[in-house]
Amino acid sequence: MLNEEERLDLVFRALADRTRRGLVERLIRGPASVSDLAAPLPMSLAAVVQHLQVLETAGIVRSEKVGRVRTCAIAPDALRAGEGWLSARRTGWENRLDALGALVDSPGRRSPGQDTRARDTPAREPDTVEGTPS
Amino acid sequence: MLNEEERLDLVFRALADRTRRGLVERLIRGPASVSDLAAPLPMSLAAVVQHLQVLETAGIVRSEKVGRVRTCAIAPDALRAGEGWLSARRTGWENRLDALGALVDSPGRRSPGQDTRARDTPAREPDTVEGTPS
DNA sequence: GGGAAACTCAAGCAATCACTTGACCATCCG
DNA sequence: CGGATGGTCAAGTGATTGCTTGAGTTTCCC
Repeated sequence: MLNEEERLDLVFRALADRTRRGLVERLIRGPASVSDLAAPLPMSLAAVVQHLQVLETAGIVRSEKVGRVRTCAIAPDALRAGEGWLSARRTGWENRLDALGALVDSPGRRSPGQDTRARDTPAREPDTVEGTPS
Repeated sequence: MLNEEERLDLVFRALADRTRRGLVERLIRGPASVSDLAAPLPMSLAAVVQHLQVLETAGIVRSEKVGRVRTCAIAPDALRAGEGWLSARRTGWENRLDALGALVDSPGRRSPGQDTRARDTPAREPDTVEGTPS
């Protein structure tokens, strides 16, 4: 089986390619055969099949062969996994910034020595790289 | 500069590696020097620097050198870009399914002969592939 | 000044990637 | 049947990745 980290490896790796993102966008609109997916692309059918295998291994696409036609469709759980990872990190970062902002906005009556930060970790923090988001 | 597709290439590729995702998770908790980031990792400092360069090129991390220390921090815009792409595709897929479900739930007076089972059969769906066949 | 800390740079190497081509197999249809 | 359609498989190729080592460079501190 594959644990969560391996799954994220596969999902992000699969999406790190324009052709594969294009296949996903096409499949969002509905299922399609391999040939249909390959038709507008400037590469061989075999190459498209390989891209589809990457997407299928990542769990982003599932496919089923009926007769001689393989029909592919989106399986959105893997996309949700990637989205969830990103969302959690972004909110984690925002929460940390909020906490920092609260410290600055309401200093309360703190000791004038301003040592609200960690005591035994190397105290390098907000002042250096916390500029305006570019 | 870099267009949106190139940016997504870089963001997803940067996140498609466990070590780099680990660096992101560490930096979510606050800025850190290169040496601090490298200390718990089972690889050389130079390797960690290379990972950080990948993250910085993707816009996920920014860094600033002060004295001999380079301090790294999260720059969350790139994470938001990746999250936005995933979110848009997932909702696109869900909307399409909803539309399909509405068709099934309120059949109205469909033309006879074609039943709702058409959704499950490999019969391809509303649109065919667009784009200019070469 | 001198040594250590914290990178920085370049070269090299094995593995993986994104393709290609060519041969092959299965299915449909006239 | 026989040919076209749709796909599969394997091998090969050039580029990129993830890492190493070793040799600098800059800054800090005694």
